[in-house]
Amino acid sequence: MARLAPGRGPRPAVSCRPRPPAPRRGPPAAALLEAPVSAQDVQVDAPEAAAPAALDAAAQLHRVRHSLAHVLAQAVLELRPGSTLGFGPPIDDGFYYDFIIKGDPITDADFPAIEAAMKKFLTKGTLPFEREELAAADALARIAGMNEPYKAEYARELIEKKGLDTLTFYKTGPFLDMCDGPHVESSRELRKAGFKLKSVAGAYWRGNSNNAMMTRLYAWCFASKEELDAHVTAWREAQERDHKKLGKELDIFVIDEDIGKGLPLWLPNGTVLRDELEKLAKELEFKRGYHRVATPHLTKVGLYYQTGHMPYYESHMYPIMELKETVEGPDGKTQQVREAYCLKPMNCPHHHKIFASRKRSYRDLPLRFAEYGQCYRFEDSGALSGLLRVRGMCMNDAHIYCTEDQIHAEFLSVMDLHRDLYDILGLSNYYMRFSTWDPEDPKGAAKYVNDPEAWEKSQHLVRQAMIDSGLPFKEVKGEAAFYGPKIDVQFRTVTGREETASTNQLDFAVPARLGLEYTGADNQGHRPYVIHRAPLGTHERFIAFLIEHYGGAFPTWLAPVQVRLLTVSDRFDEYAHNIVNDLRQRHMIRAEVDLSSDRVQKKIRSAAVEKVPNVLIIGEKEVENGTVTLRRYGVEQQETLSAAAFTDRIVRSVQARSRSLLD
RNA sequence: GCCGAGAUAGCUCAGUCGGUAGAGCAGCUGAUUCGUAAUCAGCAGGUCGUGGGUUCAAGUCCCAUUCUCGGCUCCA
Repeated sequence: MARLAPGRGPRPAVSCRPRPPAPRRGPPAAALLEAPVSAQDVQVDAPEAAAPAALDAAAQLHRVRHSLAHVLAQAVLELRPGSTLGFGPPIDDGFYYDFIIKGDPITDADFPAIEAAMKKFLTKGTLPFEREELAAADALARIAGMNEPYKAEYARELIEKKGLDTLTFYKTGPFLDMCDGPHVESSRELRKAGFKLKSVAGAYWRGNSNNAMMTRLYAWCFASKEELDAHVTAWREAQERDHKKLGKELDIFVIDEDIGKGLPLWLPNGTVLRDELEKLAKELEFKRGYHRVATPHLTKVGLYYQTGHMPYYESHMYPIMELKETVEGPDGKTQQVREAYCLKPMNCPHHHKIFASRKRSYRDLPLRFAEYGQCYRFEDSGALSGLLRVRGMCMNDAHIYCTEDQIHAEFLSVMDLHRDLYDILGLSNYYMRFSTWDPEDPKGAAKYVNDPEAWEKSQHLVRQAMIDSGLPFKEVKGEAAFYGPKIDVQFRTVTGREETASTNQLDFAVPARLGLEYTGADNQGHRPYVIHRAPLGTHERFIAFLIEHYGGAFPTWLAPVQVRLLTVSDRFDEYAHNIVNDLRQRHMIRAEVDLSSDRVQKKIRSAAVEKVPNVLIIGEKEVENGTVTLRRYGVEQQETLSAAAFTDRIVRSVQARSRSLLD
């Protein structure tokens, strides 16, 4: 279903010749978006055959986390008597527990007291975690006596809807919890674990906003104190890469409340990033036979009723604007005419209209329209976050109109385009998610176009293309767009959140709703398929990923300032200016001279703080010999070379979009 | 949207029990012309997010509001 995913469909390349592996420049792309702590990449393929010992350790850690969640619950109940429990599972880097807190809300000021209570429990003796299995009726009776309404609700569901005939309980000292386990045998096993409360947050019971709001306490937890410390340290370091922090420090964007939430202003440095990415994508698309188009930000809403988007999308759109106009009718009487407009939340219907703007032949297909389309979506205010979730966004959008026979090649070409882009950018910490429809989904017709045969066919086509592309992917039922299956590219942010960066969909439904057709060789009208694709997703989100990926230290081709020249004394400024003029005027290199009266040390520091990739030091020696002394960001070794040689190197590096300066 | 936390100079922050606002960096001015991550001095800069309220007195307390941040099924 149409969610807030960034882009719609991209289109395939004209010819999908195998692309040569992009030259590997520089180190092998350190994972861009390293997950902060437990960088557990999503397992796409079969989990590598882990040694039994490792599996045991993982299972034990799982039990330890789960058991400490009970200890946490116990501590909270001690501090806030009368509170009730929700779920308290182990998670990637620890565990959490949900509560309805009775009394004062829990804040992080309460953490020390909670941790102290947990530790007291762990040190005061050895208590077993006793498992007890009760038959359904007994279990329900027990739950009823526990004053745990949420546990009771879940117990009823397990028994009545899922047909379980027994439920299990775990008892630790006075604490009794309905829980599936498994748990440790005794609290002794928890003593050497390292844990630490991480945060407190609101969470709806069962994630549904119609349900009660609970208080969720998150904790980190690892097998040992050392592992915990290492994890927390890594997490803190990851926070330094946060795009919101770097975006401010490096003058990339600002969000000003007078402009509006979720509506970022792009500063000059950030605009360079956008421009360079656009240039890159335009080149790659051009080579694959895309045609560029442009469409307005505003549109009449009627279009969205025709496409069928309205029921799925209206809650994510800015309110509709009504224009009222008094016009004179043919009979001389005046009448009120109303036109309803909206800010477009997507580009697809507009591209479809371009397709429909003239009669199309099968000879025209595949036809690929691309645009950097500005769109507006009304995201929940609480969901907004830096550049990752915004209300105004620019999509690297394209739509490919093709026949059924062409889908395979076009989809492969789209995947090939992704591979190119990610290779150039050095992105590797992602996985592809193939989202299909779920015929059993209770929302059924409200969520998906009702055409089982088309679903089966289109899913088969996409799956086959993915397999042939050789890109690993994970299949997820029930996440498809309302009009067809999709392939999303999932990244993990520095804060550990998984987000969709790119999205590609096969659409078998909307073309019919807009009556799109082409004339076949048989002189009959035929319905095209549409592939929506957006390899770069939106500028906003993608640049947020890139900032975190590179930690703000962009490769030269992408860097807002590519070269900065520092003179040892202003006697050498003219020499520096000449070099800058040459770089800028003849080679379009973003070069500048630091004209401050600071000493060289300070200028070097400033350039380093701003993460300028290439710094040239100019002093007497350089001026005499016609050379420059090059310091590259993060590289200890500096070198002196002729100004011409440097120019040649940087120009080649930029042209090749190398991840480092070519040697 | 909902739960919680937060908002003080351009940035990062301090500000006690309520007594009329501070630092560092950045900026500006001057001096310094200097070879590899911070030269020195001076100046300027804040309606303490906004609006109400309590008080002799509010950055500090109360209410409302705006915005930001974290979180909102990794299920017993």
